[in-house]
This record gives sequence, structure tokens and C-alpha cells, in this order.
Amino acid sequence: MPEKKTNRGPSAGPANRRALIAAAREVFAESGFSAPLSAVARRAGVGQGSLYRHFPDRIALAVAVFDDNITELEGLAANPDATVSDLFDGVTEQALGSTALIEVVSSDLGDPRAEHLATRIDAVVEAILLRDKAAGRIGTHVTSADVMLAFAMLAFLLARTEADARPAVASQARSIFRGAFAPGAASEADEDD
Amino acid sequence: MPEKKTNRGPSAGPANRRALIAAAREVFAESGFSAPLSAVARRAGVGQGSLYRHFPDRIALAVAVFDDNITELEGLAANPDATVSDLFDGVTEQALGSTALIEVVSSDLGDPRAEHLATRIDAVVEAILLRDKAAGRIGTHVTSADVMLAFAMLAFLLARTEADARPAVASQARSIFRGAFAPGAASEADEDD
Amino acid sequence: MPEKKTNRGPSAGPANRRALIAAAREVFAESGFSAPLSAVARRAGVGQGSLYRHFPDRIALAVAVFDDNITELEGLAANPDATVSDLFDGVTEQALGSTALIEVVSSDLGDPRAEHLATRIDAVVEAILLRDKAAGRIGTHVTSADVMLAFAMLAFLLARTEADARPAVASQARSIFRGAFAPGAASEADEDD
Amino acid sequence: MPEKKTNRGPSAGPANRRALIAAAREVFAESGFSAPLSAVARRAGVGQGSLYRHFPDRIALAVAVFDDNITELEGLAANPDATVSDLFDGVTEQALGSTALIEVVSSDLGDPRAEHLATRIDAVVEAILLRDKAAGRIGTHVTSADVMLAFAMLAFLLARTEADARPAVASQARSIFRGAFAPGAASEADEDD
DNA sequence: GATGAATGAGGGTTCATTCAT
DNA sequence: CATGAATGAACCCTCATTCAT
Repeated sequence: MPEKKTNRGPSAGPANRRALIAAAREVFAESGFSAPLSAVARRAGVGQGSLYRHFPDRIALAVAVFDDNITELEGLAANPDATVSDLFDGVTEQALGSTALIEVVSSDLGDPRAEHLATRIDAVVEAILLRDKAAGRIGTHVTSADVMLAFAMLAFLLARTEADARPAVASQARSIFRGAFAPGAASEADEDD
Repeated sequence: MPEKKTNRGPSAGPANRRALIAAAREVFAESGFSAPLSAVARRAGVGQGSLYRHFPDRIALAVAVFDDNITELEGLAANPDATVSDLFDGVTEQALGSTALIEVVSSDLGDPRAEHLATRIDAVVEAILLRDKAAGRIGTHVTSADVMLAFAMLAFLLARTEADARPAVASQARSIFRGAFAPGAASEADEDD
Repeated sequence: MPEKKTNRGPSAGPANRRALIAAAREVFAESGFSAPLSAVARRAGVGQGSLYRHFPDRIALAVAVFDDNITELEGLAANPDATVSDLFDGVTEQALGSTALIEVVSSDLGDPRAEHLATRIDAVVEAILLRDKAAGRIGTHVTSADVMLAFAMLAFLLARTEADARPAVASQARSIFRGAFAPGAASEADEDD
Repeated sequence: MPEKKTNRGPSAGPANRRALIAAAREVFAESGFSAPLSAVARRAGVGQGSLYRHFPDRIALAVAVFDDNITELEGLAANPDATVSDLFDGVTEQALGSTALIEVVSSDLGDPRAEHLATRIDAVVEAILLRDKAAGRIGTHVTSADVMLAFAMLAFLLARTEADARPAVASQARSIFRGAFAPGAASEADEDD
């Protein structure tokens, strides 16, 4: 028997890996970040053991999903015409599809693996933000940390919003942030608690 | 021994009830909204059966915790000098102490019991917002829905933030919202996707 | 205050006792013999503690219910015209109303308290059976143990039958036993395992 | 060590399945149909999770046990010399070993899975009954429903009888039914209540 | 004597994780 | 290297039973 069904040999690795990431993106989006991992394996058409081989825990899986998303955003940064507003578009889109991402990068998981990803996003934001400030599209008082925090809030918000309501909620939230980051906006005379 | 531990008799009711709410506030804050209810019972020094008697499910418990918080905010609204900024203070403080609140009022739980609470917050926000607009402290473009959404984002954010980092994160987030809601802020000519 | 609501004084005893027996009869009939005892207390309008004072456990309660039923059957035996068929009627009626009775008298609970009741039924059956045999209404091969066993089977059967189907099932079962106990019926040439 | 205890791997399936059925038969017989399922798992030497994997609920387990029994009875029907009396032997034997069977087929569980089994028994009874009537071993007034009802009563009776007393009780009950089903027996001119 | 809140053990179920095949 | 059955801990919930009032 030159070909077994249950064992694709050494090269199945990458294919399974990718299937798992795709499945995780979908399952997390549908059932939340704490969905059973067995559901991910099932959706990927893969045994649970394989899932664990590739991703020893839930965080590892989420990091992999997130990695994909950041690569997308980095593509955006490479485009000299991209703006912070485009970044919001990208993040919103991603969050609409897979709202669990930020749960990983967010500090509360505190997983060291997430920090690396945070650095990469930061680089993207920093680059685009500089251009936007120079072009007068964004107030000079805005820091990249502000933008990151806005991203996080947007993502958390969408994660806790029913799928139906997400587009409207996303739109409203972005409108608020646009006001906050606009060139003329306040924050000049700010001191806070 | 003037005090036994095992059975306080029928009149312990209110005391246990309050102990459970307090314990829930703490446990939810520490371990998130999906913390084991048994942990709440343990912290309250009460059997699991008693917890169940008082609060037949997790939502009922959360609603009770939340009810307390709203009553506090309503107290704020009664003060004629209170501003939206004070509301943010109140929400921030509460969120710092019991970050699970908004998870209940937020639509994604969709429990009818939460709607009642949402209405009460809305009334508080509406009342204070009107005064702030009249006094020129808040831009006329801001709706109570905007403020509510900001509250939700703030709460979700803090819910996912390590306890140590919360004060700093809260301060930064509030600064963003202050910019967004300031009288001169943009958003006038805005409509979004 | 000559009259409190929560404490009827020393004479409430018998009244509560009777209320509990009546409630138990109903609850057992509706929800089966393993219904929560708290449901019995609730239906009787009595605290759980009172239930336990009067009937320290489930068996004690069931025995009390059964006692009532036997008293009824004893009334039958006192009537010189009563036949075994009337007994079947009585048992069927009782079983239709409170199918849990036999579960107590039946050996599998093995409670000594049940034996006393069994003796009383036995006396009733014995008396009527003698008369029926003399009158040629029942075959001479039939023993009171046979009749008792038939009662038990009838009761167990009805206990496991949906309420809707009980009358039809009872009728069919009784028809079988009538055949078995008829004067000409076999069993003469019997030898069994 | 050629044999470890903790994990037999994917091929253990059928073995565990059979162990669970056997354990269920024993546990149900000893402790009744509502015995803890954990006891079944323990007796089978299997984790609770495995029990659940094979039999998602109590009914599924009971159906599996029952299925075995019916297959045995069907074997009987295949033998051209088999009589209703042999069927009683078979049922008695099975009930002595696993008294919970009929609780499943009995209408009060009303589970669709049980209906299928009821149909199979009915076929067995019908086939043998026809032969017995033709041979004059059973009265023509007896229907297969009567026989089924007798089976049910026998099984319920044994289910509620202490193990020690079962053989004697079974013998007595069968003697009663033999009388009822004998060729000359009454019931011809009968209709009831 | 009566009350009913409190207790806490235990049942069913789910799921992350392991490991023989 | 892939599989998926097996595991067992942990959750929620339900009651029988106790006991301060």
C-alpha cells in the first residue's frame, strides 16, 4: 500500500499548519476565543493530536493567527499612501473577521510570545503615524500608543458585540476616535489623574 | 462561643446576600467574569447551595453587582455640579474595582435583566450630558450613545488589563475620549463607512 | 400578640401531618416516588423542617401515605359483599392516584416499617379470598400470595406508565389476572423451575 | 511490561464499549436503573469521559444493553421448537441479570430509540405466539400485547425485588401468567371497567 | 413546635491534554 | 508524523438534611 489515508507523511506538516490557522480564525470568530480546541481540529479536518503538535496551547494558536494579521498590516505600511485611517480600516476588518486577536497581544495574557507581535504592530503604526502628522491628517498630540490603545479598544469592543451589530458599532467607535485624533483636537491643556 | 460558623439561621439572609455580592465583585475583578462561581461562594464564606439560592445563575449575580454600581452613578446624577468627566471618574473607579460589569449590560449577553440596567445608565448619562452641553463642556455633536460606547470600551479595556497597569491605561484612554468629546472637536462633517 | 403566623403552637401538629400526607400523595403521583421532598413541603404549605420532624425520611412519609390506603382497603374487607375483584378495583384506583405506594411495601426497600403494612394487606386479602373461593368466584388454586403479587405487579406497572395510558393498561392487566384467577384456570398441572 | 493500564490507544474502542455494556448490565441490576453512571465507568475500568464518548446519555447505554438481550431473544424465535414458555424463560433470565431493561422499552421513557427495540420484541413474540396457538399450547384469546405486558410486569417486578428473592418471585409470577394464558382459560366473555 | 436558609456532597457533562497505535 | 480514543479534573446544579431563630 503506497498510500495510507491516515498518514500523509512528512510533508503534510505545513498544510495542516495552515489549515489549523484558518480553522482557528473561523472558530474564534464564531464562538469566541475560548471555543473548544477540538472544534478547531475538527474544522481543520485534523486530529487533535496534530493540533497539539503544531500549537502546544491556545496562545500559540492565537499568536499564529495574529501573525498572519500583522503581516497584512505590514503590507499596508509598505504602501506610501497609506494613512492611519486605512490602518483603522484594516484593523476593523480583521477584528470583524476574527475578534479574538487582540486578546492575545493585550497585556492581560502577558505571554512573552505576544510581545514580539506588539513590537511589530508598533513599528507599523509609528511609520504611518509620522507620515500622517507631516501631512496634517493627524494631530501632533497623538502618540502611537494612543493609536494602539484605540485599536485595542476597538477590537475588544467588537469581540463583545453580537455579529449583527458589529458594523454599526465599529462605525460609531471609529467616528469617536477620528474626533479624538483630528488635527485641531484638544488634549493640549490636558493633565489627568 | 458567641458565634458559630456553620449555620446562622434564617435571618442570615441579607448578610449572606451582601457577602456574595461583595465576593463576586472581587472575584470577577480578579479572575474575570467567567470565574468559577464556587470561588465566589468560597470567598463569601458560604456554601455553593446558598449562592445558588440567592442567585440562580451567573447573570443574576452580575446584575446584582451591577445594580449597586448604577445606584452609585445615579447618586452622581443627582448632584447638579456633576459632569460627564465625573461620570468617567465613577465608571473608571468602578471598572477598576469590578471590571465585569459592562459584560452584563453589553448586548452580547442579551439577557433581559441587563436591559433594565442599561436603561438606568442611559438616563444618568442623558441627564448629565445635557447639562455639560449647555455649559459648553462637551461638544454638541456628542450623543449619549457615544458616551455609553466610550464607557463600554473603557470597561472592556480595563477588564483585559492586568491590575497593575490599569490606572495608567485608564488615564490614557480617558485622555483620548476627552479629546473626542471636547467642544471644538471635529466629527461635525463626519459620516463613516 | 395572641396569634403569630409562623408558629401555630402545639396543636398544629396533626393538621400539618395530614397536610403533608396529602401533599405527598399528590407529589408522588405526579412526579414519581423520588420527587424532591422539598416539593412535598411546599405543596403542604409547611417548612422543610416540619416535614422532617414528622417524617424523618422518605420511607416514613411513604409508609404514612400507604397506611391511609390500607385503611381504605380494610374498609372494603368489612363489607361482606366485597370480592377480590372489588379489591382489584380499589388497588387500581389507588395506584392510579398514587402509584408510589407499592414501592414501599415491596421488599426492595426492605424497611421493617413496611412489613407491618404488608401484614395488614395480607389480612384483607386473605379474608376476601376465602369468601370468593367459597362462592366459586375464584379458583381454589389461588393463594393470597398470588393476589398480593398481582397487586404488586399492577402497581409497579402503573407506576412506570404515562398517566394518559394508565386506564387502558390497568384494564388490560386486570383482564390477564382475571383469567389467571378464574375458577377453571389451569395451574393444576404446574411444576415450575 | 507488555500491558499498560492508562491508555490503550485508538483500537481499544470496541473492547471498552463492550466493557461498558457489561458493567452497565451489572450496575443496573444491582443498584437500579438510576445508579450513578460514574459507577458504571468505574466498574468498566474506564474514565467517565470514555463512557460519555460511547454513550452520550443514560438511555443510550440502556438501549445498548437491551439490544444485546433482544438479539438473544431473536435467536430463540429462530428455533422452530421455541414456545412462549421459553420466551418467559429467556426474559426471566435476562431480567434476573439486568432488571433495568424494560424500563427503557417501557413507554414512560418515551425515547424514540426505545421504540425500535419494542418493535423487534414484538416481532419475536408474534412469531412464537402464532406457533403456540396453532399447537394448542396457548389460548386463542391471548394477544401479543398481553404477552408483552406480562413481560413488562415480570421485569418491573423483578427490578423491585431484592436479588435473593428474585428466583422465587419469578417462579410465582410465571405460574400466574401460565394460568392466564392457558388454552382453556377464561377472558373470552370479558370486557372490563 | 415551626420555620426556611444554609450546607455540602455528588451527579451529569465538558474539555484540555496525553499517548498507544 | 498523524490519529483520535482515553483520561480526569472541574464546572454547574440539585437535593437531603441540619439547626439557629
